[in-house]
Amino acid sequence: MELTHKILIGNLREHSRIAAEDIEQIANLTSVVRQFEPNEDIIRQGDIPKAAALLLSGMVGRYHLLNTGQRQYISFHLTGDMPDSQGLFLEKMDHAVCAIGSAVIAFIPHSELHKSFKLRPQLGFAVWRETLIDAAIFREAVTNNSARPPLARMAHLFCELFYRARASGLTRQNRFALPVTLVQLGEALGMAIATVNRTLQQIRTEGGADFLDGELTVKSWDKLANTGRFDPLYLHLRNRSLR
Amino acid sequence: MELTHKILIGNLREHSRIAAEDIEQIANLTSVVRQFEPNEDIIRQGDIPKAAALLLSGMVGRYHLLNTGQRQYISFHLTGDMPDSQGLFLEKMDHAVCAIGSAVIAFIPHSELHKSFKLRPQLGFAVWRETLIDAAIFREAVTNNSARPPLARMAHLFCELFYRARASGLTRQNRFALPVTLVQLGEALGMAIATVNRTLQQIRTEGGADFLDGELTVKSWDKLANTGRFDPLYLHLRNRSLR
DNA sequence: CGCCTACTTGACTTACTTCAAAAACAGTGG
DNA sequence: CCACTGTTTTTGAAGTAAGTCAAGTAGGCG
Repeated sequence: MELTHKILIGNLREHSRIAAEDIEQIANLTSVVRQFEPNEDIIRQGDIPKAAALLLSGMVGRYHLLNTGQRQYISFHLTGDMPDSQGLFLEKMDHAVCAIGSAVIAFIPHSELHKSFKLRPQLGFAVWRETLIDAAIFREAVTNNSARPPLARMAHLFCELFYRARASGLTRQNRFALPVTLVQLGEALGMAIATVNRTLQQIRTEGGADFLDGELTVKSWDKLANTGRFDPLYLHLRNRSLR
Repeated sequence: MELTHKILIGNLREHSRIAAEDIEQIANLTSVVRQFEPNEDIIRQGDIPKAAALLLSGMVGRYHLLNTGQRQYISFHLTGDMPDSQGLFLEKMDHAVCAIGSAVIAFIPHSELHKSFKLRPQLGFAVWRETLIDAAIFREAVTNNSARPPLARMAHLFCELFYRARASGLTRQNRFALPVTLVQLGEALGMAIATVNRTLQQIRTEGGADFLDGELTVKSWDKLANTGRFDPLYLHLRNRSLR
């Protein structure tokens, strides 16, 4: 089985039951793989994509570009995610997707996916479910950036990313690759870079985590989850425990 | 044709082509209608809904309840919207939905919808598309609440609501019903009530809109759209012009 | 009339932004 | 191997926008 298929199946299985027939259907999908450099755009605002991106490795971010020039990151995505799945049913991109660190992407033609969804509705439902979880993550981001003070806000983002990374088997011990810059962290959390830095130090000394050299190390999950007032319900994972 | 069916079809048609067979399928759906009082919860965080809500009239809001007790509104919904469509494929509600002003809701059993989607994949795709537009609205809310200063932030929300209301034929001239309180506005935009009030006055004097007695009047669309730096791309409406 | 909720206003405080500059680090080429 | 450039991170100081607090007004309803 090809890597693309394996990763897609693995990702769908985190939230859905996938039947043998669905797997067969997935195995028929073709894809084109391409590598992207850090900071390189994968899709831009206004584009009309004809293929869906599946992240095979690395990390990507979705962002809005404001007419003031400032950038707002909406979400970050890890191996297995389909960061532009909305393109399946919405013509024009209302946001952009770029590589954070270097990323490998498989592009699967929309036409093939549409056909598969018609043949195997359950497969469509599984992908639909993924897009709904994306939406849940956006909602949480609204709340996080609007209602939580800097320390809790940053801790919450770290919790989410660690949790998702762990669910996808991307953590080694209590750490995982998080190749974002402080500027990007600020653009995601809606805070100035100076605040990002100081908050990071606070998390280091009292928040239970350490962000260093593009790696996040969770020194105390309980402390971090508590600081970020993190409740993973919104991630809708089958296995919700973490320790 | 029943009101429920008519409203559902009308709403789906804003973004999708609906075939005669799809309409037949919709006409088979049963529903239970119920009225909700202002501020009454329709679904709560943690609930496991078995039917999807379709808003027949009035306005509802989705919100998160934080363990600090504070409330964060994520989005507002108008006639025709399905504010908990995520429940179709995600078991447990990660947020709540409540009536803003009084609202009439039709509940359509998930089982019937699932069956319809299997029989008519295109119908499923149309509803899927709606959930993707919801997601786009959430993304915009992230950006709005994180990256825009109070005046632009509030103007942007007003633009969005007016635009959506107009697309659904809910505006009379340049005004429409917006039965939110200042507190709720603050809980949506992530600002303190005092700021909400002062910003509201600023919008009145220089922003091109007037919010009074549960009604929003757009005195100058150009001014308002400019103040909110509003670009309706993310609403993915067929007809994008407004004047 | 009195109660409750929603809105308004003013004064004070502070947490965060902005600005500025330095230190650390990575990559490049001599 | 070491200067040179550019980027990222760090730190400090100053300014301010928005939050908090508190009190008062207005409107709706029993």
